[in-house]
Amino acid sequence: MPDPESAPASSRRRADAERNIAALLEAAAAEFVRAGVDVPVRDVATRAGVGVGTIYRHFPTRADLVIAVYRHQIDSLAQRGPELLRTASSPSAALTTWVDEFVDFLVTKHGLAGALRSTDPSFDALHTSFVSRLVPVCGELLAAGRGTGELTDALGAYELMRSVGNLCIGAETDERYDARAAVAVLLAGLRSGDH
Amino acid sequence: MPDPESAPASSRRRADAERNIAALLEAAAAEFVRAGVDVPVRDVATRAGVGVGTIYRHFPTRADLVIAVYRHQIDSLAQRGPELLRTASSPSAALTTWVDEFVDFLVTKHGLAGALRSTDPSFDALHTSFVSRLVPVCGELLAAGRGTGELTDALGAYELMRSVGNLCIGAETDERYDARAAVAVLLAGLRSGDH
DNA sequence: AGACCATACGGAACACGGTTCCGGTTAGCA
DNA sequence: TGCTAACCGGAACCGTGTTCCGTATGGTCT
Repeated sequence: MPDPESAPASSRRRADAERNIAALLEAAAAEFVRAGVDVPVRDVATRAGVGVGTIYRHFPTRADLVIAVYRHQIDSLAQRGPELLRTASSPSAALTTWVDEFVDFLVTKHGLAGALRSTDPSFDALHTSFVSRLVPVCGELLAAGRGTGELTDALGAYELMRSVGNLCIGAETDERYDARAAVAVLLAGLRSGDH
Repeated sequence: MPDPESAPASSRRRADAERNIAALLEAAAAEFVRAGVDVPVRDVATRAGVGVGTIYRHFPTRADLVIAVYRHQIDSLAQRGPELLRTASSPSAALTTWVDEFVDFLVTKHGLAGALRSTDPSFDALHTSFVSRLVPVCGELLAAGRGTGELTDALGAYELMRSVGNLCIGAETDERYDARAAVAVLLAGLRSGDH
């Protein structure tokens, strides 16, 4: 994996490659909004004004492209965790706010939640990227909540993240379904000692 | 839609068509467990010993085939609802048992839950079929539970079914994730007045 | 400046699965 | 037995992911 977005490594990369990577990230972001993360590779290539081969060189799998496009948002979400733990009125409130922000992120990206759950092996990278970045943060919030007795240990951090991600699938295309409400109930279940 | 499974209409159908439909249902059921509901159409046709054209004539969309294969199980699940309401110790207990049985059904069918959430328009039929059959039953259980004050109205019947279905996506391929546990927490959230 | 080459580019070509279409076949009936 | 509507099979077509390779070029060294 070429890790095409980190600037430091750019010293070893040709200027035209640098330009193309930037153009691809911009084009991909736009196409993701327009047609979802499942948009045909050719469409992204066309918008960026490059050939399909160029995409595959820099982003061997579609997941690499998705990760690169959203890495900044994932990073800032990861940073929000500890921050909320300090500022919120309780660990449980911090978790609620943090999860809400994650839900907002997912439901505004067409098909992102679904892609996270794709059985297509090429999406494993996407999955593990999100997981490795966010699960530890979620774990801290959960642990804090358990420490104060607010939260049960019915779900681990990984399971909670997966549950929330799953609940967001298809939320943007079904007006009868409110992912936020479902997630709220899930968190209520985590708060009640009842099982 | 030809409704190819109901015996009554068979009087208007040729015997060879009847045989092929039976062979297709059997082949599809076998292929679904072998390779999931996303198995290539050609594979089902090959196992049934028919051409692909024959599949498309009787089952215009993949969803029609999936519905036909699982209709019996959906029907018996729908019947279980009122039954449980009579025999269980409380409406809330009835809902829990019923939902658990639904979860069992979904997680043992490779990819079925995912197919239910596919954005592919050809799966709309699958979705509406499940919904029209099971949502009313779920609604009865929910209403009964609200009547006794056990359950909140944070989620409607449709939303609950969707949430449960979503939580089951990918459960069979990820040993770190327990869909049953997640669903249990969701139901706990429905029981607690807390939101 | 000129030349060299590793790097990068573009898009044709291939793979694969869904879907359509139509010439041939056959069940059911008179 | 012969007729016809219903049905069959699979070739062909299309869209999309993925690979491959001949060509172009940025960077560097002389």
